[in-house]
Amino acid sequence: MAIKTVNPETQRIKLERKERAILDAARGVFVEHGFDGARMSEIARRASIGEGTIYSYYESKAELMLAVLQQFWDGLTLEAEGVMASVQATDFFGRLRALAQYHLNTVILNSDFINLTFALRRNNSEVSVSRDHLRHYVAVFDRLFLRGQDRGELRADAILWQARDVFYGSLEYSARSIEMTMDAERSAREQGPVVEDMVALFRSHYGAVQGIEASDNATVELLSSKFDQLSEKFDALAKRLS
Amino acid sequence: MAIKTVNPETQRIKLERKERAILDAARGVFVEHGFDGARMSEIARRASIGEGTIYSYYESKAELMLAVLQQFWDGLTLEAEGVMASVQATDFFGRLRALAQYHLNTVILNSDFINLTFALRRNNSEVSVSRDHLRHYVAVFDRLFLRGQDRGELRADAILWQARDVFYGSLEYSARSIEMTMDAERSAREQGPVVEDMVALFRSHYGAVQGIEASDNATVELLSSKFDQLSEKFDALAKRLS
DNA sequence: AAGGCTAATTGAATAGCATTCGGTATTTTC
DNA sequence: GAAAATACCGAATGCTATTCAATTAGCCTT
Repeated sequence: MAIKTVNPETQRIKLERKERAILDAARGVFVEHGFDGARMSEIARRASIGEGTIYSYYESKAELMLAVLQQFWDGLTLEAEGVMASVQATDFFGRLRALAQYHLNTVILNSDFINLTFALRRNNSEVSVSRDHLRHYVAVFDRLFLRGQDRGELRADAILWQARDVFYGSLEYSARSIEMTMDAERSAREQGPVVEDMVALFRSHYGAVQGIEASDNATVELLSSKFDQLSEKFDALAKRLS
Repeated sequence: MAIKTVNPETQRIKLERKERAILDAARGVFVEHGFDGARMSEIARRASIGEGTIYSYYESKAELMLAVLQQFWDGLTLEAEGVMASVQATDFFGRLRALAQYHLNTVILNSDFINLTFALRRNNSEVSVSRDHLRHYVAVFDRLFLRGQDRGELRADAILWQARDVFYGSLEYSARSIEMTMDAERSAREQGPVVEDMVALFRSHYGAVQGIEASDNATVELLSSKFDQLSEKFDALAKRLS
């Protein structure tokens, strides 16, 4: 009969709603003003909450930032997985192109967050985006790469983590170059070449060698020795004829 | 006769010495505690100077940091140029290896400064390491690359800035991976493979195509079979003659 | 070499901000 | 329905970069 049991869900839901409100407010303020420029008071105001209350949800400004960043990276991971799930191409290089396109564009659009992710790592060595979040994100590439190797599209002796560093490192640096030297409009145009170069790079450096490599030195030497044999026979015959 | 002209050099030199003292103190404190962790008071103390005095040399903490960073990058540029001047190899890939080795090692050893360089860019958009300083540093690569193209070691249609992004981007990202996952000792060992992979990458993707690729499998096999046919005819002839 | 002018130096005072904390309101429990 | 527990508040705290009024040192003129 105790229907009056005050639903404990209610409270939990309310707390979760409030936590989300804080996170949303924080994201906005951090994006607008950067980490140092962000005022806890403004975050509190936007979340319609007292300043002190934030601290019962998050230990410190840095940890709040961390939560925002982790949410951000989780979102990216989901999106990247979505891209991989919906891309038409079935071959490695086609899929790589899609991933590169997505990543480059994302990095350019969210450079603030990307920078902050690695900027945080410095002071508060205690507080930094957990490796797992980043690992989880780059795992999208890892799966693609391993599948490429299984299908024989990539060299079997290519080292996954080196390729990964090349992929993400180059794209991130390109993003910095692009946004440093160009306006938004031109930047969109310049993304194409960068992506294509990356695909071509993987094709030529990590791609499984096509027939060509079979014709390596060994083959040529084989031919050469046949030449020599033939030549000897010829000499022998010539001598006999004379 | 006015020998008593008190040398005006004296004063200027004294000021410069003091400026250097501040810069040195600041570098030390920033390295030890990071930007936010650094106390202006400690910098002043280490430079044997009043707190207020710093501000007649540098507008703000951020600008002081900036000066430290610029000094740092200028040093790197000089060192990189030194490496290029003293390396034995004359071919592009040998010299690239030397540069990659130097850069990777440097980035790992000075990750604090590298991070801070790009971290500063965020808040104080007013205060960031001038593009010219970075440009000046990467120009070492640019010169090497252009020379490689002139000498015909690199594809003529390779795009300089894309190659540059790949080079510095990959190495920087690798450095992060290495120092994130490994202790100092193992990290030193892991640098070799990364450098070699980078050189190999440039060879296969940006390197000028060698003659070999003309001889694909089909051609070689065709030649080979013709040889065998000829050889059989020869044997037949020889048998008939005997 | 004395005095005056300018520039450099100082550290106590200011102001801005993250974080804390004592008290109040709200929810849960019995 | 009241006691206990939990969440909330915002004024007070503490820590810093930065400013500024006062002081000192350097330099020039006479």
